[in-house]
Amino acid sequence: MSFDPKSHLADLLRTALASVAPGQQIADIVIERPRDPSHGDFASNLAMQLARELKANPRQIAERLVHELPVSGWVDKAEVAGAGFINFRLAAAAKTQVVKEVLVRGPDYGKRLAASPADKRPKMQVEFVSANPTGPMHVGHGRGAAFGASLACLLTYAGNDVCREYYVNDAGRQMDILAVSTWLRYLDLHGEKVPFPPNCYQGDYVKDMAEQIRGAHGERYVHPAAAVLACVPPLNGDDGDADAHLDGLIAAAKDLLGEEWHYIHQHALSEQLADGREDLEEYGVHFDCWFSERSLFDTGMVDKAVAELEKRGHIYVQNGAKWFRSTDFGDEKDRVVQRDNGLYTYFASDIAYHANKFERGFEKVIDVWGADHHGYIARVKGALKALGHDPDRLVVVLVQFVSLFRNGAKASMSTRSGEYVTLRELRDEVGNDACRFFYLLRKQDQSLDFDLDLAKSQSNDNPVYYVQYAHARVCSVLQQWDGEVKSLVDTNLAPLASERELALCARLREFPDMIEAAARDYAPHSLAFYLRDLAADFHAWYNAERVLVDDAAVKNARLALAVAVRRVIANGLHILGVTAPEHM
RNA sequence: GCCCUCGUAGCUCAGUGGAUAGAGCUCUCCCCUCCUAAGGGAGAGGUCACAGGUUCGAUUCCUGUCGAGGGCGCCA
Repeated sequence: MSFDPKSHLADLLRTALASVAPGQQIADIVIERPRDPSHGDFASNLAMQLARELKANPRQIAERLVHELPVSGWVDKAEVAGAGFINFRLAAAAKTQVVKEVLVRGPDYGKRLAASPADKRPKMQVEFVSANPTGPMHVGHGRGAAFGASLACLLTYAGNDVCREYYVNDAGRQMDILAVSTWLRYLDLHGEKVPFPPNCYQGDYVKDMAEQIRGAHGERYVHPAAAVLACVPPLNGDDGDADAHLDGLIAAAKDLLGEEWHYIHQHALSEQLADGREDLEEYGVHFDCWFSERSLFDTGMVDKAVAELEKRGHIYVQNGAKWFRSTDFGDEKDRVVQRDNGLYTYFASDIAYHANKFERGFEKVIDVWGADHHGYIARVKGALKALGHDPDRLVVVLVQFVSLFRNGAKASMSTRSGEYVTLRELRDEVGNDACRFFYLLRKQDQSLDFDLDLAKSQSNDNPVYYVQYAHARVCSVLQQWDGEVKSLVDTNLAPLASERELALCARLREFPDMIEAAARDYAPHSLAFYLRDLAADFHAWYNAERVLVDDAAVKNARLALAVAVRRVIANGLHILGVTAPEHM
């Protein structure tokens, strides 16, 4: 029962081509939807594509193709127009048929159908958010989360087997800084006054963790302030000293606490990780896998990756450090993988991590990174190539920054100081739905100005409500109709004949193509814009024509169309992680 | 300096190797005795930054210029 106008028209043209120019090869017959409705429902530029090879006027080729076109019940008319376009007008039944298809497939409408049972779904991975577990998620993570979650869902609809992964940076210096920050706050609670360095984590959540530890373990981890500061370089003005001071504090903490350091470290880690995870869950963002950076070290994968690079001759030693010759792979300078003190850099574990992703059998790996990481793409891809992997199987998508605007003014944010708006605060203020939708109202590679006042407003200016309202309106009509929705599948759709009704059908027909294109381009924002357009078509129709009319045939056909619109809006909002309310 | 992204209506932004480049906001006018007016209709608003090139055809692809923003650690 499924009817795909594009492939049908392409088949007709292919047959015609075989008569007009026997043996002529054409890679792909393009059928597109013209912008201008007066150009028909679908159009092909086939004649123009062939003009050069056939050495003929495109219009003449088009005339011959139209002449040889097989008769089809779905097509009312095919005509030559413009520079050589072939414009097709479909029979009304071909246009309205989509309503039935939507009703039959329901939640699966828009999902790619497997061409055959053997058609296998490519395994893909989308890694996103991956925020350091050193404090609450902020609004930047919120954008990455909204983007990544919707992208993963889109890719699933487009027929891929998608794994959502969060890379937990639980091994680096930042975690040590968080642990020592917590410990210093804890000491403070016990009257041991060690000045709290400016490059430690300032947020109140650190004090909260210190309180928890005191509550659970009393004075167990207390050491005198004098002992802590004994071997620590003093803190002066400039940055070099500040880092040395902090490193000294971390060393002192590890030394004084011994094995107990791991307790503080682990406590801070699991608290922040759990907090972030809960935040994301509430936000409707779920992960299939939480991958620990530390596990790469514990299982020897980092050693192995570096040894493999060494074996392949891509490592050299300089000033006591091991360098990866990434300039051989297009990077602008070589990069250190192991410092002279024997510690691996973040880059080293990243190499191991990405090698591991490919070893897990993903055909395509998508990394969603903050735009400030763009300098890392060349070196990571370079390392993959050096290890014998195909770097094109890694796709890095950069997500730009977010600025919050309130009353027309930019809300200031600075990271380390703890003066930033958290994702949780944003969600509390504007709600999850507006959050998710607003983040996707802009292409991901553009910086985003998030208008808090607009996101909060319950007015027709707010695009979230505009789309959700279309869904709620259909629900409201159905409630008043009080019939059996399932029965509408077999409705005769012939009464759907007005311009607005046919335009709405055409919009519903677009949905699967739009999903496919959005998945291909990693562009979930296209879906947000599509839904706005669909809602606009629906509202225009709804305003112009009543659904619940006396004529039963007309009423049922319109109900079927309304239900199909509701279905597509629901499917689309689902992919965006936005609810589809029945009442507003 | 090098690299990335961007330049489209007054504002915020979509879009495409194709025909007369779109939406929202703003402004003007209009539409509920009627399924939620959280809606709809009409109008106004453009040298797609500029210059070359590729092409049957460029706002779209390539190069350059100008302008805006961001990134460039043995940090993570």
